[in-house]
Amino acid sequence: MKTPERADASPNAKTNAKTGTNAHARTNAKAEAKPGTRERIVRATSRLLQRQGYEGTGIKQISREAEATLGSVYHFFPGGKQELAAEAIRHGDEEFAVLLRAGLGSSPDLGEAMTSCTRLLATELRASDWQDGCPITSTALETVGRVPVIEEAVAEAFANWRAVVTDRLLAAGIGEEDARELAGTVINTLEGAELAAQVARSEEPLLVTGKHLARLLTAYADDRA
Amino acid sequence: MKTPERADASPNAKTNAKTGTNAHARTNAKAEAKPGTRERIVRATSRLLQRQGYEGTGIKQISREAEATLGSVYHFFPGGKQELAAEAIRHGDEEFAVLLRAGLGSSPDLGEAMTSCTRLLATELRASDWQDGCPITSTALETVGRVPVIEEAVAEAFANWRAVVTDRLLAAGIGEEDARELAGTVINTLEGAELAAQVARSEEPLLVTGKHLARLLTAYADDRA
DNA sequence: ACAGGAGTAGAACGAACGCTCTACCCAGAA
DNA sequence: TTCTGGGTAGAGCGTTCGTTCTACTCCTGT
Repeated sequence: MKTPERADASPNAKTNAKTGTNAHARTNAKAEAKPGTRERIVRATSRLLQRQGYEGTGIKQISREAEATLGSVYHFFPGGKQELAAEAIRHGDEEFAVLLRAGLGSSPDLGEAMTSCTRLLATELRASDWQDGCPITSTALETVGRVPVIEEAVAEAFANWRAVVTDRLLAAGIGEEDARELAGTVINTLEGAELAAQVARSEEPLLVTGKHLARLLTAYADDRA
Repeated sequence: MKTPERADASPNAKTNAKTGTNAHARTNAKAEAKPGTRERIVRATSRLLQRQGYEGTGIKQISREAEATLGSVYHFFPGGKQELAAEAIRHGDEEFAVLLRAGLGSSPDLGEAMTSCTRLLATELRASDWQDGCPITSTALETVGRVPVIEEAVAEAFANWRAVVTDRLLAAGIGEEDARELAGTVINTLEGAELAAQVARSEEPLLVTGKHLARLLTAYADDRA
């Protein structure tokens, strides 16, 4: 009912590899029309997993939200819910990495970069009425030790984020091993602070934690100097 | 089938308020026989929520695991799944608080107390094959902003844990406001580190994070001295 | 003109969901 | 004895779950 598609018309762009399935994925840059079906499905899944977790999100809800049909979902993701979730995790991975890079790159001073990173997270979280925390935590926790495809995507995301932070710490002159260890702690702490902020419906946990992280990092940076 | 109960016999102990429902709760200290039905249900729910989250856990699975019948579950928790989950969260709250107190009280030196706390968490996590992380995180994330009864229990748990840490920091001579703020960060960080350890199936994130927390705390403690 | 593949559409499957309901058991009060 | 009511027992309600399946509409290549 309602024939929702059919009006975008840009039938080219065959240069798409990257994801396993045979996606057309319409790299449609003109007039910023509705993205291709596959892309819409992934985005909707990512947002729903972020807000309701893996078990709390149904395929039918996804297809409704993405304005795609069930047939399309299984066409693009024959591996079903698990494959779809794994792909959505990869989407959220990159999304969060962008945020992280933006925050950490905002100042040459390491401490300031850290606090403005938490400020950025806090602002986004508030803007979503405390709904959109880390895009993968909930799914990660629900599936740990039980859905290998998803676990793998989650582990990759964490490694990716740690790498982003590590780079910033190395640039600040922190030694390699310290930088790697600290990067892990930074990610873990941000994760925990975001959860706390959601529960408390307040920016405070994120901001306070940012302050403490800044102090910790500068302590290590000063050791070097 | 199997008539699982019927052999404990201690039909008194009416002095039970605390929880809303009309619990008998059999304060059964002799022979440590199987706990009362209500207690078994709460414990099973707590463990299942910890491992599979809220949406991933069914009432029937709970009643099976608790060796109770569906009738018993709804007898003790007429509020259904939500009430049951809230009670299970309170159970996990106290469970985790005990762990926290044990770790933090294990040494007069603040830094050592902190690291032995993460060591304790790491050991327990490994012992459960990386399954039993924080008993409430998963449920908290899935229900945030959508199930007020549970949100409330979660918020109480967090406040409870923060209070435990705050006490320890005050005892170490840290000023009141710093202590309160740091306690929040400590809890957040432990939360994040436990998640990371589960995902990585390794004690390392917890231990490294413990080291960093110890350094942060002693830095604040030394400021005072 | 027409074959064929990509993608859309949604009915239908068996299983599981949360929850309601009635029936029953049995210890203590009368 | 009979009565009462807390607790046990599980069939069954309507709904939704993830998935499968067939039918259909386009577009493109020949």
